Amino acid sequence: MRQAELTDSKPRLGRKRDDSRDPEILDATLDVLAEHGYDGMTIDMVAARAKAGKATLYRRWPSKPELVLDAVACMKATTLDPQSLPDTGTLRGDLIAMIKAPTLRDAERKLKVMAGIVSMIARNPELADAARDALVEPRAALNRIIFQRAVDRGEISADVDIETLIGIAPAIVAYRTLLLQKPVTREFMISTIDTVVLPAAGVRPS
Amino acid sequence: MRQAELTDSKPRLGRKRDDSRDPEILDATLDVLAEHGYDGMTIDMVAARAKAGKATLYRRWPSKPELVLDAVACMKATTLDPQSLPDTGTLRGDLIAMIKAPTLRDAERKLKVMAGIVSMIARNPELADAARDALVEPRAALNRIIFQRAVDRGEISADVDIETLIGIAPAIVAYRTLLLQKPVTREFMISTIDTVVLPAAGVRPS
DNA sequence: TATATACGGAACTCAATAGTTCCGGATATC
DNA sequence: GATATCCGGAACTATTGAGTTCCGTATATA
Repeated sequence: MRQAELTDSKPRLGRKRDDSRDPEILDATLDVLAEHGYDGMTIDMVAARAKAGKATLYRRWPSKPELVLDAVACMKATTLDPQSLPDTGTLRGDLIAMIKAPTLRDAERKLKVMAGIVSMIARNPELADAARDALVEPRAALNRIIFQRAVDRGEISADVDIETLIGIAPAIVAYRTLLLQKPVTREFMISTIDTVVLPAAGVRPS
Repeated sequence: MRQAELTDSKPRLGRKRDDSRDPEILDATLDVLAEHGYDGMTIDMVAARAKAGKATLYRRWPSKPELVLDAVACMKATTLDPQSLPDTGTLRGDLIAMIKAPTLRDAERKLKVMAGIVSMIARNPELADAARDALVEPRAALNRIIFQRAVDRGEISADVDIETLIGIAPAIVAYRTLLLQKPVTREFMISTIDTVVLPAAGVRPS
């Protein structure tokens, strides 16, 4: 991804590259990407927002597509640990505990980035993979744990297809945000969990 | 939308505009849009595919955004009549009867067009409205009828939120196609209906 | 201190494309 | 038949933006 130093081992001459600028530039890239989309984003915008020179960007990434690819891939790191997962003892409790204000904001930004690159995804397999790994999979992994716990404690049947279940809420949220352009509130999420996710999981409404 | 004749009433001089080219050009626009996305689409591509001159396009639409807007809006007309809706007597039967090969192909093209314009949707309210009216609403209208019938015949409770139900399948299909890049087969649709939509509607698995 | 590279910033090159204009030919009104 | 507008097609203009180069300055090695 990143432009490699020509020879990694040799102690090169001259001023060293300031690696702390990397995340700042990538973050600026995501901001511009979310606001303007892939084609609306220009390298000058990114440089300006990161208060960096264009030359600095091109010293680190060889092209716009690779910069974007790296920026998207690096969102993967921003994901919450499975450590911090709630464990309330019920599936509904766990699902609702996952709806936090910062989570919603984080998801909103990710969806805006997603919106900015969907049209490229169909034509750029590398970007498609990066987007899946950074935006879809981390959330799926958390949901997988929560549903598996529910199966283990016998709350839901072992026959249900967990892979189907973990995709329901993300699909509904993405559809609502990207296509319907409606806000995703905490109330909407709870309603979705109660009227769609839990019925699909075979949980009786209490 | 369309470039209006300067004065509609006066019988203008000269050769008349061949209105039969309009739908051909709009269809070419949708093809290119589906294949390359909004920014990847060039007017030359559209003209070439429609076997028309660029001047012909600009005589009819003032700009690229307006051409795209019109092309998207005109997909609305391609929708099936509510007349041709199946009426099998059960909700599950109706839902499954709606899955036809031509329907799936039609939906696939619409989703590719959607993918091509999502990034614009967030920044162009007119386009957002056109996309909703042409791509989301027609399908929602058909589903609304089917679910309302199920309520009327007492198959599902009158308490369920029909607006939520009609959005489930479209959301899952869009998510799978646009973000996961996985194919939507007839089997997948049936599975989705049985494991997500019908449970959310409160229909007991038979 | 000399050399090499990084930095932010500005100036530059070059390719692509939206939009315009003109062509030769077809088709309409007067 | 004269005039006006259409057609497809090609040539043209103007702008935008990716990528490069150079500047003066800062910071590293030798």
